[in-house]
Amino acid sequence: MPEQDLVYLAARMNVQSDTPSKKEAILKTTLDLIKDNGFHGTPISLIAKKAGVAAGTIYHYFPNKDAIIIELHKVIKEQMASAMFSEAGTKKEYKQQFFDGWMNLVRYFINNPSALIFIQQFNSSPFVKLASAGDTKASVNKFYEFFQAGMDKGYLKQMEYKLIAAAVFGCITSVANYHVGGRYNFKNEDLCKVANIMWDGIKYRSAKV
Amino acid sequence: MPEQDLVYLAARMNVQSDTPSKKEAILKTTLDLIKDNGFHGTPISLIAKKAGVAAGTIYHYFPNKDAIIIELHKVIKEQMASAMFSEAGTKKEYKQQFFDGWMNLVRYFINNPSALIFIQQFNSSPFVKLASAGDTKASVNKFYEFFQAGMDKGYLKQMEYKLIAAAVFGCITSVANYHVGGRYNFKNEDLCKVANIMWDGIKYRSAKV
Amino acid sequence: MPEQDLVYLAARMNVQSDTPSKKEAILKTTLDLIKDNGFHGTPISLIAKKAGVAAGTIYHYFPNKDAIIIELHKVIKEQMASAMFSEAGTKKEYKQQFFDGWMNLVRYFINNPSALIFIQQFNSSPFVKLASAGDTKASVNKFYEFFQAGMDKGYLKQMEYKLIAAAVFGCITSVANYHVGGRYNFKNEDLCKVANIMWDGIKYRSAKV
Amino acid sequence: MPEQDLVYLAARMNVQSDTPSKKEAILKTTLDLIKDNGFHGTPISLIAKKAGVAAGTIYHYFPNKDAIIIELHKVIKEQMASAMFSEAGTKKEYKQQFFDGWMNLVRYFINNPSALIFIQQFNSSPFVKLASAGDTKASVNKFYEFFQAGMDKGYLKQMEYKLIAAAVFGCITSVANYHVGGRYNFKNEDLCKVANIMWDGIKYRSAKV
DNA sequence: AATGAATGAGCGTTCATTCAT
DNA sequence: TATGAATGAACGCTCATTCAT
Repeated sequence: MPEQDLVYLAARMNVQSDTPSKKEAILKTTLDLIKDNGFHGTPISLIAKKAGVAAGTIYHYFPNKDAIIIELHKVIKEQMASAMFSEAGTKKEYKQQFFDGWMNLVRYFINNPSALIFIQQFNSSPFVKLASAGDTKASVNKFYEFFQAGMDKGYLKQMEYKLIAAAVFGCITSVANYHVGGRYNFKNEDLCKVANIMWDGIKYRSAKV
Repeated sequence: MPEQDLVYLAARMNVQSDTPSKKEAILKTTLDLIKDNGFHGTPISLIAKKAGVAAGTIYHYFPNKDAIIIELHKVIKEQMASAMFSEAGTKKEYKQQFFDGWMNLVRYFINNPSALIFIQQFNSSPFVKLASAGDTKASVNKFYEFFQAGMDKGYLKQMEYKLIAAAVFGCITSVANYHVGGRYNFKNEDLCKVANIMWDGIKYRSAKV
Repeated sequence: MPEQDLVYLAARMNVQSDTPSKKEAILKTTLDLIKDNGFHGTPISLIAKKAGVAAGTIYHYFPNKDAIIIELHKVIKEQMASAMFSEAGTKKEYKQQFFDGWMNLVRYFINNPSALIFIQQFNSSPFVKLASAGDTKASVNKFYEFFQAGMDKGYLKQMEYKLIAAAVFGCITSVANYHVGGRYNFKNEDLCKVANIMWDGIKYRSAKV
Repeated sequence: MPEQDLVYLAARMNVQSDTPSKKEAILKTTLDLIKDNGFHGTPISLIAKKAGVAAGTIYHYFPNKDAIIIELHKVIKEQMASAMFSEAGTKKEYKQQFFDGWMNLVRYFINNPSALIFIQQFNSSPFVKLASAGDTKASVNKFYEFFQAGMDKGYLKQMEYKLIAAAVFGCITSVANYHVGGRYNFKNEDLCKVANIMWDGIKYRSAKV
């Protein structure tokens, strides 16, 4: 079910209509094109053509090309948080929460390769500076809070939570990237193994739990 | 000594002269500019100006702009391998080799932020397709061989070596990126902690070694 | 009372309503915007926004953008004639009529800088060709008749009346422009001095009245 | 001999070559096109075509379109000063200097209608603000000095010299404009008559010389 | 080998105008 | 009447690449 989440989410952005709005079409098209061609290989004229709108129309919904990127970033970040913590409400063991979150996020990336590639391009482009200051603190915090809570409750090794976050997040995207890029076709149990690696690495005492 | 390695390596590429050749100047300049402006924010004219050559001259050394990127990628990949396994000749314990390699690579990235940013941009750009086929098998293999050997000798958990490679490499770049991007200023002991996480995660039995 | 005249005149264009009609609002807004931004710095979308109407509405009142310009030109030309000869009915000496007309027109421009700037832009733009043929003969004639009458009655030097008209009109706009453009802040007596220059220049015999 | 002066002047800008340089061709072409189409009716693409260069080439000589306008303005201002005071070195009576300067400038405009139209468009466009601060003080001063000197020596009526300057300059351009615009075909003696008007207007005592 | 003027396709963006509502 | 979303031609400008010198 590739890219399902994105379509679903996008559809919810416009409550009144069943047909996807122009704005959604533009966002979705841009994301797809970026996957294949990169930011700069994706001219407005191409977005317009593939989205079935006139080039000028894009400028009714976005002040400029960068704004499309920024908005895409925001949407995807929210989807990532949404995917990771989808069952967070249920009272599960911490370890289970970690495994579920891990697998959810990897699966999100594998099902939405455009999102993975976008996020990685974004994070290694001059855009990061524009966006990091801004809008997605909420979703980022959720991520950090989870690890902080794990340390506070004694499940995880004590350390700066950013260290764990960097390690875990880098690991997830890297694995997903191997898969998406076709370098290796990870099966579900493979993904579990990597989750195990990370859990064994970060849990409080190597011998227990 | 930031960016030292690159200069050094570059210098060795041209055996005959003590002064850096034009080709080296072009490569070095391009790398620096990409750090600040990204691939597409780095026009040939700017490279020419900063490198002190005419735009046309660049086309004596490279058939087109993409070729500069491809070559830079090759050079940096070699440097990374070189950095990781610099003391590999000495007979050390496997665990020590892992820690040394880990720290060496992180330090390489922290000392050569341009290289880190370049590699990440490269890996999330349409260029990957052009390059992965080609030239860097040797250095990549070294990386893989190390993990395969670890599994064969019983130091590491048994699994597809690409899984470990993806996890470890993704983790390293992510941590280095946090540091380089200024999101967190990791001290040496912080980096050790992350190495520990990974080692605890991948070693054969959590309780031993 | 800057720009008062225009509002007043505009209001009279629509006899039925006390509130300014949409057409008037469009004309007035366009004139104001042109003062600050020039013809081509004044897009229809901006006129619409500032005039409080939809862009499409403008096309109910004018066939295209040029037509707004043409109509503005006509309105302002009429205002200029109106301003110059406002007290013409009273029987005054010819010299006094000249001075009054002169001062009236300069004051009109100083009180309606938008009109001055518009007229000058118009006269030095490709629009002149479109307009001169057309609609404003009446007001132009009044201007010419005044000078012709002055020559016929022996008050002015004999010459092609267009020469005098060009000289006097060019002089007035130039002086008003210095003032409006902020290059010099002319007092009332200054303006009188320039009127005197022109009168001394054009009167029949230098020694007499 | 239309536009002769401009060609001549332009040729002198590039001392080494007999053939007009690209830069000169761009300037000259732009001036011609502006006469017929106005600033905004003169796209870069048209300038390029008529000047026989590629559009991109224009950007080797000027940073942007505005810069062409600014430079044209500077060149024309210098030509105007040059035209007016061409025989200023010879010791002539003040009145004669005035007449000569007057006639020279009118003739310059009549022979270079593009320059006249350009100057008028420029002076009634948002460009004025950019340029008035800047570069042409020298030529402007010459103009003012001449009138100031006339007052100091008792040849002219005492008043703020800007008043006289505004009156005289406005008069000249207006007259030339009538001629160039085809509204009236002034003969040489006509132009003399207007010069006489201005002289009679500004000279110290109406009865004397 | 080295230059840098010249090219022109292609970019992001604007805006006068249309038309379904 | 009035709207404003939609259009798409046209704009100013960039930049990888070429080539005469």
